[in-house]
Amino acid sequence: MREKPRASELLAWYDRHARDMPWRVPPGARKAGQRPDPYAVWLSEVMLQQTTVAAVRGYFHRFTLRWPTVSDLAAAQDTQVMAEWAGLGYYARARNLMKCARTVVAEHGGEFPDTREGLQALPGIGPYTASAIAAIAFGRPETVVDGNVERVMARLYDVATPLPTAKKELTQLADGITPDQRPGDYAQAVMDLGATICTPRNPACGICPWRAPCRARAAGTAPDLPLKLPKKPKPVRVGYAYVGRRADGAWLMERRPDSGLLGGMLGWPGSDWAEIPPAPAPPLPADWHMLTEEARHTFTHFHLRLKVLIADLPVDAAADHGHFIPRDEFRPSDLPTAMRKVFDLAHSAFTAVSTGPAEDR
DNA sequence: TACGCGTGGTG
DNA sequence: TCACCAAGCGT
Repeated sequence: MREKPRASELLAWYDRHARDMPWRVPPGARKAGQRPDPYAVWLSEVMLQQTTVAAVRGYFHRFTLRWPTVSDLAAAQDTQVMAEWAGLGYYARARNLMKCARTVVAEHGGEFPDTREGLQALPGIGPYTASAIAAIAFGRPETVVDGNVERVMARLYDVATPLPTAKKELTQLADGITPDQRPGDYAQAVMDLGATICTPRNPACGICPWRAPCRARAAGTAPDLPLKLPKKPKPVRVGYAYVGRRADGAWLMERRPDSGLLGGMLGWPGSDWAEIPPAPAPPLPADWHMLTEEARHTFTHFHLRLKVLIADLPVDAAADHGHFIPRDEFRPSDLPTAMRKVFDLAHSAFTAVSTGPAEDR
């Protein structure tokens, strides 16, 4: 083992192994003076919060194609943005995305602030994202601390304190390595190291550019770090979802309240979701038919089992809650995944009926 | 400080 | 099948 890890060692590795991403300026082009579009950096960083690169790529492509600038996004309709975000999860990010875009346009002339402090004052931009944008888009020497950095630092310095207690200590350790030169490339280099070499499981210590100064590698503790406090078990909640299809093909749906779980997203009418089975809650009287199979979905803090009921509704059906989405405006991809699973089951059941034996039609 | 907040990949 | 995990933020 050798003394202290140096940023230069990681930057040299990044020059050879940087991953190619649509929101990135590669290290060669960055040295030639090219800077990434702050809008693209912001959008990608928000999408990447607690989300994998693989999941983000397609969404980033569609968003930038549809809304090429922050002004375009600020002018978009809420429902369009929520529909485009559907499936990516953590929907408060999409609501804050619109708030942030509109603030940048209304209060900053359509240009993102170029300091960490200015950025962190915007909706949906916390300590990590503010530092990341400041470093990557504006070349500020800010220390970026995300899950990758925490893991890499915990291993480099063999920190046995469990997260989240260790966060402050790991931040200080990271701050001691952050360079004044190429802070943006350095931030992305640590992410790439954490994603490809210093991975949560089975780290590839043998080919790590920081293998020499890594204390956990010397101690043999790298695969076990960072330690984390045990998590609470997830309870099972149950509920009812009602998929009503009108004779003209329109679907009865609800826009969920703007805050809370799946806030602002489309959903099927139904009961509460609770550990003690709630009462059925049909949105209108009809010949509801319960499917044999339940829709199962796991959220951050509970497992959900939804009993799905379907019904054919007359063209003049009227519901107290919700509204009908015309057949040609309904896209399953606009729904959050839990609701799309419900639709998939219902759609199969509707299809099975309509293609069944002739005497059933 | 602790919790609420999604989803898809992985071993 | 299932727990764990991924570029956190807001309250």
